[in-house]
Amino acid sequence: MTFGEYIRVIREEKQLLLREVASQMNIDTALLSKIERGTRIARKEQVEALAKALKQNKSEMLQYWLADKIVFMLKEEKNITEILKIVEQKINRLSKK
Amino acid sequence: MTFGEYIRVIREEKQLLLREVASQMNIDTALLSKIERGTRIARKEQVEALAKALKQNKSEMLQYWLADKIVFMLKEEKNITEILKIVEQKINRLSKK
DNA sequence: TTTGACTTGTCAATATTTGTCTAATGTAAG
DNA sequence: CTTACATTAGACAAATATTGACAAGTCAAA
Repeated sequence: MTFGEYIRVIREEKQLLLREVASQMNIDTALLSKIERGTRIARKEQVEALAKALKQNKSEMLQYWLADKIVFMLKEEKNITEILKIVEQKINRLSKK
Repeated sequence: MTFGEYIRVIREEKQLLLREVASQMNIDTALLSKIERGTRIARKEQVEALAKALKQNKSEMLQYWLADKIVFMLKEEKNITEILKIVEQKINRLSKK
């Protein structure tokens, strides 16, 4: 499930309209629509506003959002597993020091 | 070791000057200097040209470069491990389907 | 002090991202 | 069918970010 699908599910569960949520976020309805459909990437502040509007845990939502961006970066690559291993090694080294 | 440090080590092992490598890459020496020092991010084509100039395996070098970019995205975050787990789940789901 | 390697700061040109507007499409109710 | 409303698509200017180049700077060895 992509970030967009994820937030759409939540919005629909809460029976809120795009218009309502977008208004709370202070953005155009069309933009939120695009974010949900994955044709636009939300900015960090927008994710935060969205979490507030949907009464969700902000950092959890940010995690999904960031994970999505990383998946997007990797999508086209061949050796994704290898790349993620390198990332983990680097992260581990960062936290050790 | 960051991407910049990594390519600098290779360049120095081969006893090449910034000027020489940059020239082969068709970029300014100053720009290569910045890339090595991490104050500028190389573009994909530049990494490829660099691999050629240093006679390194292109896809391996691109892996280090991409990994570095991801680390950079994550550096400031709290729950990096959690985020990486989500990424892996998403990737696995992608490859299954 | 001169030379050569490298670094730094700045800047215009270029490219990308952003948000909004308008028009289109979809859909349920009357 | 018409109306009313929700959502989506496309196009655009404005805002931001990235890029490469240049000039001036530091530094170390000769």
